[in-house]
Amino acid sequence: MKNMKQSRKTRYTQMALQDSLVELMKQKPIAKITIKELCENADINRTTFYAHYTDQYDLLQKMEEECLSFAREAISNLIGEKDQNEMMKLLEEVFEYIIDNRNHIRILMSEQGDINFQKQLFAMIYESCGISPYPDKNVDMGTKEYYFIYAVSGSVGLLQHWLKDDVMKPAKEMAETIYRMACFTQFTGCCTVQLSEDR
Amino acid sequence: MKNMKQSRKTRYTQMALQDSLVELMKQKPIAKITIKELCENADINRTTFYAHYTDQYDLLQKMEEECLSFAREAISNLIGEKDQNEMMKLLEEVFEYIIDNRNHIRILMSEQGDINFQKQLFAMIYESCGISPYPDKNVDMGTKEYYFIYAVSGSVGLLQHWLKDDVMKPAKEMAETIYRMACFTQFTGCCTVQLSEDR
DNA sequence: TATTATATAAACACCGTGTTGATTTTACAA
DNA sequence: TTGTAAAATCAACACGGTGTTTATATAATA
Repeated sequence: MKNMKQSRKTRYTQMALQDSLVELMKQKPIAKITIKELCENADINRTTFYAHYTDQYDLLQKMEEECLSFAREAISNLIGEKDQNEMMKLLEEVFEYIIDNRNHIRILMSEQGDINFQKQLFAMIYESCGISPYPDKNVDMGTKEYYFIYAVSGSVGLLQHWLKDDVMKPAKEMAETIYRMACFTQFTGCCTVQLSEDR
Repeated sequence: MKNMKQSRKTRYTQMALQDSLVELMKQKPIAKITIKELCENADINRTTFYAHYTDQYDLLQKMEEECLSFAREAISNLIGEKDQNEMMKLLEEVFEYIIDNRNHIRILMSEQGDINFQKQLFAMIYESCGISPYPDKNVDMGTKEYYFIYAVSGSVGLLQHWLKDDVMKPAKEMAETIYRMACFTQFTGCCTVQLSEDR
């Protein structure tokens, strides 16, 4: 309680800086944004900025972590779910969340956004998921991995495209499309890309 | 002929700066690279740099354009070719080219690289290719586009992954894998993503 | 050899950076 | 209300990269 109240000021400062960054990143690449203008835009003293972050990238990364932790949990839930219908529901919820937070996520996922975020996202997915080989002599392990990469890249690319739309297609439709494509890519690879929770 | 000889010095300068940038980008993100160190590393005067480029990003973009013009022609050839076997040969040649120039391309396509390059690459592919609908009531035009996006994103993502490998799989294998996956994605979408040359 | 294009050199004002120490504001508790 | 911590502000600072200028040196050609 004590700490809560004490950090009210702090939380405002951080929020102001975050919003300022998002706003500026709509206009120009982060590399061209100076700490000075970032602070002036947020109406926060430059010294205060340095009390919290080291530079623009540090601030951005803090924002990314919030988003990544949501993604981590979503993936974890998807892995645990074996029932098709339940899986679809989970997927739909994910896309609902994205719609609700589209302002921030749009920036993170856009071409303007930090490529590091997408890198982390991929790394997280690969880490969470294991590729379990399905016996088939025609396709070796390395190639199976390639099919998996293809599916993940395709899905994330589609997600980016979806976010660009001003009138975003409903979450349900996205969930169905992604689900169908990922399944078929598995089929194509003649292997089962199993989401295993035991590693 | 006259201009050729005159530009020998110039060409050396530009090459030195390009190589210097590639070398530095292996070590750190481009945003952290200063013009000063870039020039010192290349042993080129800073004033000379400004005679050719405005900043690091400008230099990088010039490099990207070379690569993009190759990609543009490759896509154009692929579109013109209807025979499956000939198409495979063309694809193989593309991957051979990438192997030969892997030092530069690796940087451009990597997470360290400029996200703008990948953006241009996607834009170029989308521009070159048209999505011709195949009559099917279940899938509307918007969704078909989504399948196409998925295929392109997947292919490019796979390309990136392939480049990361120290021991890159042979060009032929990559050509086959990509070709098969793209075909199946078309099938999945219940539509023909036709590479049409008439637009 | 004279001419032209290009690269170098030194010097410059300018601006953002990151840090310091002193001061003010804010939230809360006695 | 008042005292006390924590946090934000302010002014000032040295530092270093930026982009431009002017003069000079080097290289390629005719």
